[in-house]
Amino acid sequence: MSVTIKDIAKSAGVSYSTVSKALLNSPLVKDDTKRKIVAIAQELGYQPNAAARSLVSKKSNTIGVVWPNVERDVHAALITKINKRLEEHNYTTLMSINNISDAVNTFNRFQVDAILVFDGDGKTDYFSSTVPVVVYGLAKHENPYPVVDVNRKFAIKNAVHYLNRMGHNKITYIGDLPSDPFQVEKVIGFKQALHECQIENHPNSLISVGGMDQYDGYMATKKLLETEKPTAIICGSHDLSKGVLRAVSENNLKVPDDISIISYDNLPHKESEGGNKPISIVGVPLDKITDKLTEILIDLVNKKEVEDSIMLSPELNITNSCKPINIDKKLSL
Amino acid sequence: MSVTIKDIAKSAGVSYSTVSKALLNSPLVKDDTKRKIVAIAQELGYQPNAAARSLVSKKSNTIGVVWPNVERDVHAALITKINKRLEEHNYTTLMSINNISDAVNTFNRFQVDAILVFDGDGKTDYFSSTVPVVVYGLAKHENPYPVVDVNRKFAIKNAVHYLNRMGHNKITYIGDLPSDPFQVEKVIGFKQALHECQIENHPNSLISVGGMDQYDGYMATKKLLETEKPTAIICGSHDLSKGVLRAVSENNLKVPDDISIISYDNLPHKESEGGNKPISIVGVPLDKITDKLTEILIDLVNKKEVEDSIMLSPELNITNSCKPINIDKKLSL
DNA sequence: TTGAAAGCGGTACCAT
DNA sequence: ATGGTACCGCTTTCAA
Repeated sequence: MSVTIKDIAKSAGVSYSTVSKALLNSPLVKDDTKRKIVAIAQELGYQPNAAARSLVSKKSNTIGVVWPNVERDVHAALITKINKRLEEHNYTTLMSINNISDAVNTFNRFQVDAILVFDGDGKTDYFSSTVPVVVYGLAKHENPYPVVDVNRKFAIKNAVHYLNRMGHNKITYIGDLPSDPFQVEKVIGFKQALHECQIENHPNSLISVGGMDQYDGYMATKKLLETEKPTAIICGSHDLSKGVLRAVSENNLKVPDDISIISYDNLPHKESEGGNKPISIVGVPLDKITDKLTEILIDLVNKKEVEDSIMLSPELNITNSCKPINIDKKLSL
Repeated sequence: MSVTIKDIAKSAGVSYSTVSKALLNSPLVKDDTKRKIVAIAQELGYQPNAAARSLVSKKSNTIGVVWPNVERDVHAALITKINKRLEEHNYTTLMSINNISDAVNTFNRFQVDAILVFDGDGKTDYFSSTVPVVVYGLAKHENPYPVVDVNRKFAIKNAVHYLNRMGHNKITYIGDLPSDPFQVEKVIGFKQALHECQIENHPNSLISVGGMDQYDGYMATKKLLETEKPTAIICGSHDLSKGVLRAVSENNLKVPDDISIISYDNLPHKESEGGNKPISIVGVPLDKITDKLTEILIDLVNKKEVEDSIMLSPELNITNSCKPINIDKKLSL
């Protein structure tokens, strides 16, 4: 059995309520005694029993994160950051990869202070929780918990409008078309924007990839460039864009002189990756997402009111991967 | 506040100890009473308080999994499986992505019944736990906890010997050379096997990749085939091999007629991926790993003795991606 | 078959 | 400044 405050009390020759106070650094205990007690606790390898503590204090200082599909690593970076932010607020993060409803039940039993649910596919079943919950996922939810979402449609629209203002009117979107609702949003945004900009469709307006890997972006672009070269490409994701860049360079095209590229992304591209310069991206920066989520979790714990549904707006982060269309060239088309 | 057994007791008109027994399906309670109590519990949405329960029973029926680097998804499939297996044994899995020592402390406070540590980089710091621990990682550890490891060196050796018996003596290993200890093991195995088989080095015996993605395998193989074609390739990982296959097919080489391929892997390749037939693999099957880990965790919970260090042996899973070298061709070399 | 009561390891209040 | 004690929600004797 592990060490309890009573063991410490015995060893220190004080009552166990004094030990409790000392360990909580209460001003009601003489510094001298405090030091002695802390030393003994250290030596004995004392770890406060979370069960006992949360039983009486009705607080566990723990946040539960539900992440039903670990294999989809889109959320890994998010979770890592949130974990760090919560740590700064003295909260411990516990994760579950069970289905949402089981995971939420587990966290309820463990009396976590709040729960963050990653809704991977936008098709969350109904679940109920006595502990406050926030969902990161699709905003259109029937469930009664606040949702944080990211405006993917608007992001892609932004990209198109930006390119259009620079004179581009032959733009290709490379992404996963018939996939989950998240990808669908991007495609819708693309189509709407084309319409708004009165850009005509060309045969390669939309290129569908087989998967979301770098590799898929590479193959799709290779094929695209065999037939027809757009003046600009918008990529549906970070990974895809890496492959796109590679294929473009293999075709001896220079970015941005021969072709402009914008990628949907939440993480800035690192200089090192693929030896390429960073490329222009549009999306909600990761920090914006994690900060919002952390803020809401803390608010929930403190029983503050939080908004029902929050749609985070994307930012357009332009580097040197886009260029106005040359007027002469444009006229000659 | 959430529902407690006292609420149920009041509503059912019985003592709360009866409720406790009823909910645990004790034979000491009349079936009639039991049914009534269970019904009321249901209706009230009762969730047993894990803190209170584990405080008295000194069991939480929970296993803690420490996974310090979520961003490296090598372990995702493992964790998903283990989670499922433990569920079958009525254990709940809780994960932490903190550093090992903090995570272990958290789980100690929460009184989990056992802890599984994924040692991502083979450089685990010292940590101590009052709760039993098993580590999945490098076998050569100074820490006092049982370790499960996978014999990567032997796996690659197996592959080389197998190919050699089929007449191959110009074999290329494509993998990450100066990387973590796990990759190093494979390279060592390769070199030792070459020596044992008295195969001479050729300039492209070892090809180093920049990363461990499909893409890296593709690029490395492309470059390799520009210069010199081995009769067989051994790939260091699942992802790499996907790229290797692609590059090989682009060079109009047929597997296994023109070139033999074996990949290190724990998961069999799916037929669908890349439209290729499954390729021969060598490694410890995923199920073997998860079964062992689950078994040890359950043993630890039940205070059975477990071995200090377990090295799982790889299996060679041959499909149609390897072929004996044509004798004529071999003689003509 | 049911109820009463002790106690798990802490916190927090009241008394000393 | 320290000690005594009630109590958090539950399991588990023991008595009725």
